[in-house]
Amino acid sequence: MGTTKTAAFTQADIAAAKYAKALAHPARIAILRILVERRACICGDIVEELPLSQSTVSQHLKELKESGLIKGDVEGKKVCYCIDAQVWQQAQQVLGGLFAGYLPRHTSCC
Amino acid sequence: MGTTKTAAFTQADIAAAKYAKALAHPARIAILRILVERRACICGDIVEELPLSQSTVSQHLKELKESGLIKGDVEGKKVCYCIDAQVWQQAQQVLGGLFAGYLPRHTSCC
DNA sequence: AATTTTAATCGTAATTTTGCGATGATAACA
DNA sequence: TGTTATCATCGCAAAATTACGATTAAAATT
Repeated sequence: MGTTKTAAFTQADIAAAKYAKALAHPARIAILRILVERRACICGDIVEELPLSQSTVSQHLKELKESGLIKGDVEGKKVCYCIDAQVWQQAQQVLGGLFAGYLPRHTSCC
Repeated sequence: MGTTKTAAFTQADIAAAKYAKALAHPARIAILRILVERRACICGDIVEELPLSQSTVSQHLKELKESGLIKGDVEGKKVCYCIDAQVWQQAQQVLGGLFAGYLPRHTSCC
């Protein structure tokens, strides 16, 4: 059906999946790396660094904005994007917590 | 076009996106949580815990297996799934590294 | 040997994602 | 005011994702 049965899962799982989905494309990872490194960045500069058209980059930025991970600030003609520290930390905890939950041992079934 | 321009990005970004994509659905998060908690689990038990059909769960398991995060061990009639410790740690580092790269400060553009 | 159990795969349908060019909207500039 | 620059949105096409029932394959049971 293509419709994800989101409602049937826990809030924690839905949140984790939401953040993971925002990261689930190399272009969006690349954008986030730029913002992490530069602290903030004009939209146009991001477009120049990526091998994608302006409209496609704009779409990826929109998805990242909708996940909450980044914010966009209109500065006259340009738009400055940056990481939302609060949401970033939240995503880090949600996903980090999942990974941290697994403690490797020598006894394993497979 | 629907085709992701994967080839145009760095290996690190592709790897990060690949692991994130594996986590990008509540059902797969739920499966991983079960495996983290139980250390290993029979396929049938996972199907029972999720609000999805057997074939759908099987598909999610396949995706997780293709990402490398889990392994499946055939045990007679049943199949035992568990986390692949090596790949798990790799994903933890790749995604954790991205998050750790951002150090929040008071000076922010937006 | 026939049946049952377990899980993968196939076929199908609806939806979402990815990507781009074209078009719009808004602000800055001449 | 007309033009240019910057970025979002629209419309479209191709492909991928999500979901399920039905079928298949293989092992275990009877």
